Amino acid sequence: MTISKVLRGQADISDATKARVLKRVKELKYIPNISASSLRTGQTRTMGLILPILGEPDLGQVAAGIDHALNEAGYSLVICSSQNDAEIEQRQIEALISLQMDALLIVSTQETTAFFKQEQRIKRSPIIFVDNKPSGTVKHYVGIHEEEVGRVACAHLIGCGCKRVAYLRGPRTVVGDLRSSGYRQGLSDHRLPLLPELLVDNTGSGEPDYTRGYDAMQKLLRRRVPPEGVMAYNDVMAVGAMDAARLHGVRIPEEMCFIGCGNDEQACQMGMPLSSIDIAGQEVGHKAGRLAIRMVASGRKAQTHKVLVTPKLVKRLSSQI
Amino acid sequence: MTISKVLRGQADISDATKARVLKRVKELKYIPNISASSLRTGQTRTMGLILPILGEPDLGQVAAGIDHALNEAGYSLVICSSQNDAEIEQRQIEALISLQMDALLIVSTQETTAFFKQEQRIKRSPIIFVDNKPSGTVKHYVGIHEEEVGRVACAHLIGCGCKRVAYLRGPRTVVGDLRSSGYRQGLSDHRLPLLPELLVDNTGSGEPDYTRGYDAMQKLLRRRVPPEGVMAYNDVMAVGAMDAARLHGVRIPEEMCFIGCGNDEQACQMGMPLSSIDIAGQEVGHKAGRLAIRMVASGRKAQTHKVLVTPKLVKRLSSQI
DNA sequence: ATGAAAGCGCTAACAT
DNA sequence: ATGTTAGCGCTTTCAT
Repeated sequence: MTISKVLRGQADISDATKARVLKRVKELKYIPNISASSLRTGQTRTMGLILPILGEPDLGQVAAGIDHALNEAGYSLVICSSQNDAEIEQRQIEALISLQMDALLIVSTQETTAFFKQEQRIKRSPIIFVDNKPSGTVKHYVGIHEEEVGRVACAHLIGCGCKRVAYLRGPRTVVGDLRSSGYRQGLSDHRLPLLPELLVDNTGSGEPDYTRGYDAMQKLLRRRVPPEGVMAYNDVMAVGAMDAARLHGVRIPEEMCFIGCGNDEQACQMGMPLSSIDIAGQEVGHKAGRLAIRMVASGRKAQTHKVLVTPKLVKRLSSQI
Repeated sequence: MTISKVLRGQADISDATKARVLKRVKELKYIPNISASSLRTGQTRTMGLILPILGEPDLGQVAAGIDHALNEAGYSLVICSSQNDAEIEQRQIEALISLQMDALLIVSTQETTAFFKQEQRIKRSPIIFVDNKPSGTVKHYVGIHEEEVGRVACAHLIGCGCKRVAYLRGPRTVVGDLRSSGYRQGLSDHRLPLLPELLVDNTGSGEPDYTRGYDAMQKLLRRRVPPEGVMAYNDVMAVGAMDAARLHGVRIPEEMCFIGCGNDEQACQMGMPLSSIDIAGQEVGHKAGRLAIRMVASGRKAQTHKVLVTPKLVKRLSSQI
């Protein structure tokens, strides 16, 4: 059909017919059938993203970043959820391949990559891991520099004059370990000793939430010499810690500085404005999207790509010097 | 092909060949091409959901509910975002139709339905509005009974013995107005007068956040007779209000009861466990998903469907009698 | 500048 | 119980 050519903007059509076609297309509210098109071209100009959970603000940022990057290049994004379940993740991968997505982006819930080794070959669709790298070798990965997260937070508190910096650790995951190791680096960068009593590990307590931060802080306050700076795995824990400190009569930030992580809009504005490390979800997503596009454009000839985004310090009242 | 029949579970295949085919399918990691299939059958067994924003916990619940309902019936769900923009919403609708989704579910950002009037006819794909009904006539809608939200919260506080119940109003949207009107109903149900001074309207202040709740509460505390119960548009506002009250020396719940709305896990566990109205996002989503399935199964012969889900009261310490 | 023919992967209907 | 034929809506190639 001539119509197909017009719609794809081929040159060899007279302006007259072009206008005539477009007019009729509008009238009929014609919407092309991508399925049919993909059957011929092998392209849908749509990519799929799998998230471990929906409604998580951080992941929402990542998704938004990917979306922007794709839209800029004329691609669309569709999202689905693995519900934090490896088996469902697997099913979703197949569903998206089945829908002929040009590329897959995954915030994986898997711990190892064994599973994917075989998967990658399934189709020429590139798979890009985002935000959460399963331990093991992975072809394409874009995420945050998690160690840097801990290092920057620690350096900031030290810069605020804190000699004794405490860390309220998060869960025993890859991310948790990296941030914790960044904390240690931050200390040694400034030739400060790592005091075991200041590294509060709340294992077993489950989620890194308000209560966990609160309890951890109480533990710290019982020491003979309290810390001068406190950093937490995430913002909610930091808020819990601040509340515990304030109830204990500690003045913030004069006597004690705090910094969280995640730059959660809500948590950072609860009474005491909380300094935080911005995880730059948007940027991670955008870079991942760009990579995916390059991948399909180059016919996958690119080898291996790893991108680490640098986190950003956001200063607020809780650590004002 | 015989293979096609095996994969679709047709009966007229011997167990021997069936097994042989399935084995080879596994080996080759064959994944069927839904695009091609849909071209023939007109079905993808996939539905599309458009959300105004990604990473919003409430909407995540709704999406999860839809997902469950669809999976139960062997359908898949893909999600995309309208970024709260009517034009993008329009583009996403077309993108999803283009992908041959069997039905569309939309948490719309539109205020009126004029826009959709034409749209509905575009294809036989049913469109179901979820959670947020644009004012005007809409064919299929599933959402929460927003007036009931306000009524139940109000009734609960009155049940706690509060004679003077204050309401910290939300934004001037359809939802905000309905909840507020529910508050009024709750009062009149119990033959209590509506005291204008207890209905705190914080127009202009922007988002219904912590600060807004805090400020609104301070306003209330300056009155000669303070309220005995306080309900807020959402949980964060309630938390802000509780903090303001506590800083003012008010004991919760002995002297003043509080209830929020949304049953936000995080906000409800910040120090003082906050009673809340659960918006039942999961259930709304599930019902919407069920409706969508019925829609496509019945070949759209169903006329008009409106479902209102009843919100649920969650009692916590902030309103313990 | 326009259109006719063929085929992408699949399945409904019909042989065998 | 298995295989054959035709066609879904589109695009690529090749006439005209």
